[in-house]
Amino acid sequence: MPAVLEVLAEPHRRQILDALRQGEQPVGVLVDVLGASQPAVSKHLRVLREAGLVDVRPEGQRRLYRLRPEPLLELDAWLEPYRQMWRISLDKLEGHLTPGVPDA
Amino acid sequence: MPAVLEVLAEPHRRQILDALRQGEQPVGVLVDVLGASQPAVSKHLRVLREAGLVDVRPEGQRRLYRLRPEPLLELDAWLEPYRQMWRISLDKLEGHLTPGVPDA
DNA sequence: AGGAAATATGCCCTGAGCGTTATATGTGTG
DNA sequence: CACACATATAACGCTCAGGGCATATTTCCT
Repeated sequence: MPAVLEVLAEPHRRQILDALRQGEQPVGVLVDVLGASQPAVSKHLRVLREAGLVDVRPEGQRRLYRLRPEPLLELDAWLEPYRQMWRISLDKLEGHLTPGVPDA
Repeated sequence: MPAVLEVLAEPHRRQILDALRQGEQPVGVLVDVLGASQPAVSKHLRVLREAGLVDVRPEGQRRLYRLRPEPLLELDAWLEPYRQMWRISLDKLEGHLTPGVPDA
């Protein structure tokens, strides 16, 4: 389900998201930040956009990219069952003080 | 930094983690669950293990794999700055409706 | 209109990841 | 000890993602 994970697997793309936390950025700035070629960055932005992780807005001859929350919220949701597990595990540890509870 | 994301990009690996939420499982069971070949599963388990996402314990001729929380906690931590962003955004939205009410 | 700046796209090439088959390793059982 | 079961590893092939270069496209400026 989370195609987000496949998109986030790429370090450069994470760098882009990271940079966009500062707010909207034109492609040029991202190129500088990443130290990658402009076409490379544009391609990553395409992927990010198609995954819904970023949004574009034309401003003159530049295109301003900004973050979009939804996919990351989805990822957050994907993590939830695991969080519950750890929580239970931690509870068990604390419960160690109270005896007589073997684990399954 | 989160090599976790690269590991989680693989659907089969996510399936494995998913299956391990039920508790320790031997390789054979995972093979059945995934419907993949045994060597394929073993290789994925290797990757998961080297990423610290699972742990092994020999039990007779089987090897029982179980989840390990740390890498997912790391991922959770990676999400944190983004969560803050959305929280701020949401606060702004709410602030429009009911002004002057900060939440705990 | 012509030219420069900003960005996107197409094409090719390389490398890495995943799968499959065959085989090695290890571990119980008779 | 010989053999079956469970898992790991090796070797190979294939596909695809990511990078580079050249080029198309849009927009701004004069």
